[in-house]
Amino acid sequence: MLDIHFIRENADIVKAGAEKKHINVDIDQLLAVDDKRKALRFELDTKKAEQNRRSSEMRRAQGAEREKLLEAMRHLKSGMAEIDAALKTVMEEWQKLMLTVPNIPDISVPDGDSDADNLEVKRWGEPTTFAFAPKDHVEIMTALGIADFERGAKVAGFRGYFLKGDGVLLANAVWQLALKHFSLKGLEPMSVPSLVRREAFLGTGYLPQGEEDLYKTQDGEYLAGTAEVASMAYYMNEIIDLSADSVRFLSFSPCFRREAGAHGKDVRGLIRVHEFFKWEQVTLCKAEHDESVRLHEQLNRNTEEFIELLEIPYRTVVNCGGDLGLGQVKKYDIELWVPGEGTYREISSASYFHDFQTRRLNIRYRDGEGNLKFPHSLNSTAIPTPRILVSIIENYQQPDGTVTVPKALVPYVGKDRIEGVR
RNA sequence: GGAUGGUUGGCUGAGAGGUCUAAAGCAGCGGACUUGAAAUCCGCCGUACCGCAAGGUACCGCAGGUUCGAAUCCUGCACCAUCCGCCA
Repeated sequence: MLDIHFIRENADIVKAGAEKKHINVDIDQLLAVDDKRKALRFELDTKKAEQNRRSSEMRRAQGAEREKLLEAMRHLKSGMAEIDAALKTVMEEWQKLMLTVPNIPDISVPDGDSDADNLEVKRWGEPTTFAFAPKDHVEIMTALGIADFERGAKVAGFRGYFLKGDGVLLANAVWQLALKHFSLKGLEPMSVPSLVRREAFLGTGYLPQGEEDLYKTQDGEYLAGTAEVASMAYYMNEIIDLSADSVRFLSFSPCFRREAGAHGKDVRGLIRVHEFFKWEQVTLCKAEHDESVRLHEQLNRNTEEFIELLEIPYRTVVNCGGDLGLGQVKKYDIELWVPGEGTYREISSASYFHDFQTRRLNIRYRDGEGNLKFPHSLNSTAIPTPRILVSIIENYQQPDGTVTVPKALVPYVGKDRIEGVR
């Protein structure tokens, strides 16, 4: 959510930002509604002031004087009820509109419609070459008996999967290496709920838009698609202390995604599944743009370093305007080389939001002068499983169908080669 | 699923229809005293909105209601705590 004062004073910037994100929003209508809100508010405040004044006179009034005052108060009250009702209607519309106003993308964000227009800013390593025809991860893992997609579909439905044997070892090894790597970067590990109340989704900007992407329970909670939701809501409605340092969480949770509208996409394998696990970096810092930018680079770099530990070729892109969410100011995606498809596939997203989320969540801190402010928030994928297995398996496959374990994972897997149960 | 109690400012906590402009304490800020600190004493100290200002309005979990007037009474809901039942 943006500050209404900011929107009023910078309507052109807000409009241009929405346009860059290809998001439809009627700022002029919002401003018209806000004018009405202010007028009604003032009218009501004036009447209430009168009511308060007369009410205190009432205490001392006696007899006929009292009757006269009572009569006047009744008149006043009937007028107030109408204004009150009008204000309520206007406020509902106002709130609805305010929730749809997107945050303004940074000037360094390129123009574009979709992920096809994202701009490559870095490339690490060369696409893996093979002296044989490489297979995709579905084929390799199935042959090795470390994943079962057929029974996954039988039991869990479309996009269901089982990991087995060394597939589980590998996933577990990634978690452990991630815990170590990101903890050393100064993040505090946290295990967070996935079953989360609606407020937290509104606060992080996943609702009210995006309802169809979420699973919902019969009790009204939603299943979170990322640990960001619970981690950000951790300090909801609180005043936090940022005087010494920023808040940095390394959050682990199961993640659930309906993938509504993605039915034709990535129908095979572990790229796009309904449930998976993820380590996520979540940060709250002082409301300073430079600090947001510095931490954004840092969070993204943490993940790049992790991928470098696994020695998998990757590239980093800066997302174009059309590929940014409602609250994001700027976003980097890290994409890993996937030999089976001969392309780079997204593994990570690092975004910053300024105070867009903390306003919605009502998280504040006191600055050096003791004033309350909304902090800035950022988040970035640390590493998701099992999607990371796709790139490990395909890049490390051997001609005989086995898979070499990346050096950094060997201590956690307990062996340097996965031979399966053939 | 059932029962009871609770939700007040950064924290603890009073408050039972008009003086609540929310007591008091703690924490915080400023000052006095002190070589400095501690202790002590004095003063200040919630948030948001409207307004150039003076000032005004709202907020005591949330939403309604009663009343001329609600932190206070009534209704519904949410959340927290404890107990019972059920399950693990």
